[in-house]
Amino acid sequence: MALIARKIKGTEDVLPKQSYRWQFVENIMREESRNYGFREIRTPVFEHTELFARGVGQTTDVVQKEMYTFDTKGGESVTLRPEGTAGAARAVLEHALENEGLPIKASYFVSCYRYEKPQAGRLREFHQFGIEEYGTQAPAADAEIICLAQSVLDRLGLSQVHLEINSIGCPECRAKYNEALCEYYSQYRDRLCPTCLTRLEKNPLRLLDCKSPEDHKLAEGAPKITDYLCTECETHFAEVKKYLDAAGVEYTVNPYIVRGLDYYTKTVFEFVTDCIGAQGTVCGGGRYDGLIEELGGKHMPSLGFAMGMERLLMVMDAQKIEIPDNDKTALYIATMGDAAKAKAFELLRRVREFGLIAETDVVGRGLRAQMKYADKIGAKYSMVIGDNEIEQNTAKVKNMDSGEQTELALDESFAEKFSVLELTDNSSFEI
RNA sequence: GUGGGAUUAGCGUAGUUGGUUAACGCGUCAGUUUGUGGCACUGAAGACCGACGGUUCGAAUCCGUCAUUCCACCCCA
Repeated sequence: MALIARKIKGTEDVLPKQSYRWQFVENIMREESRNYGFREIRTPVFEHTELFARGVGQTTDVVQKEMYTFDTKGGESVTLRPEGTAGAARAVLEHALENEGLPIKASYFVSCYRYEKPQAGRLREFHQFGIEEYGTQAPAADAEIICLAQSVLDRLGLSQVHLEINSIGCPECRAKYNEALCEYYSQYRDRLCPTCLTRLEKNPLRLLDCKSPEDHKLAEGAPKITDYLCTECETHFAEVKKYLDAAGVEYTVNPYIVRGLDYYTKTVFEFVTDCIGAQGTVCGGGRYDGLIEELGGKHMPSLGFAMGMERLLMVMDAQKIEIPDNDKTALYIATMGDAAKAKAFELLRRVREFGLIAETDVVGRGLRAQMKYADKIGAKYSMVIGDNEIEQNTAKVKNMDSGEQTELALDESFAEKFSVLELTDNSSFEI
């Protein structure tokens, strides 16, 4: 295939036949976040490189090796967003949204870019739905966003997705914990796998979720973060769990969850499934109390989560969850002759004013071929108009499932009468 | 970035000791005597066999490199 007819590695097209699936999921997210009082924020796809370096963290893989960074003609370094949180935080700061009252509750849909090796559930361009809540340190906020995530997943009809939560503490308790962890693992230095040896130096927390069986055993005996939390972090975590219990949200505490972005503090959580392969985290989030300060603002404890659109769609696919396709044509008008075609245009406009999908031939096919087409696109009704119909000013509307025909006058009342017919037939199906 | 599998028309496949015009199903388009779809029938379009190089008289079939994709690691949504 010629280069220009090939998409870039790690990108996906959403074709017209598939887009209703995305819209279904997006609509649920929009509705549900609205119900929780969140409003949408839209930020640019690219930002100053420095924003991500500071916000996401210099030491993270995302910043060190996965960003799409380039210089503009003006000589400044910009980066395609690798995630949605930093940009939203920047906008909140820049527009001083705290003056509108706290907390600030925002939701977003973004495309993100990471230069990684693609595999199932991991693309170079991917899409996220996310929630951010700024200016609250109360555990109720943690519980609120987790509940929201759960509500969205429930409404999508997903099963076998479970919530795991943990607290990684504030910078103070985490420092103490890191020390304890290093001490513990140093005894077993000779038994660790090579990658874990480097983790011991660079990011001890990551030692905990190593998949090699040997190291996994070691992790079981390792000190747990939950034993090192300071009083404040501990009570915070307890309160979060209390609210989740009250809301009936099920979870397991997993002391081994660690998130790879530097900005996280205290509560972290993931919704995980094993039905789409290795990339099973469908939603991830937590608190980032230090982020706004890191970006030059004042102390503003905040939190949020992001869901991976592609992964969610994969789960729905794997679980064979039916997504209603509401984009089926209600009325297809087949025409014979110029006068009929003109009449069709007149009628179609009116029918569409009733919010119904209505089409006619725009290819120039014969009658039989027009009918075949109407059948192929799954039109609910068809109607043929030619000279006879125009002369008598009536035509037969045909139900494509039953073959039943109903005569309707082709005057001003047509659209309304058709919409009533369509409506009553549809509701009788549901009974 | 590391390791392993795959790659034949839009989709799913056949082609397995290298040998004339690469086959089939679905789909697409057009017809089946001219005013009606789903079935059936007829016909057509559509593939330089992922790309490039090599071995050979001759390669979709053998070898190499690259690309894409999938799986795992890594990382994360």
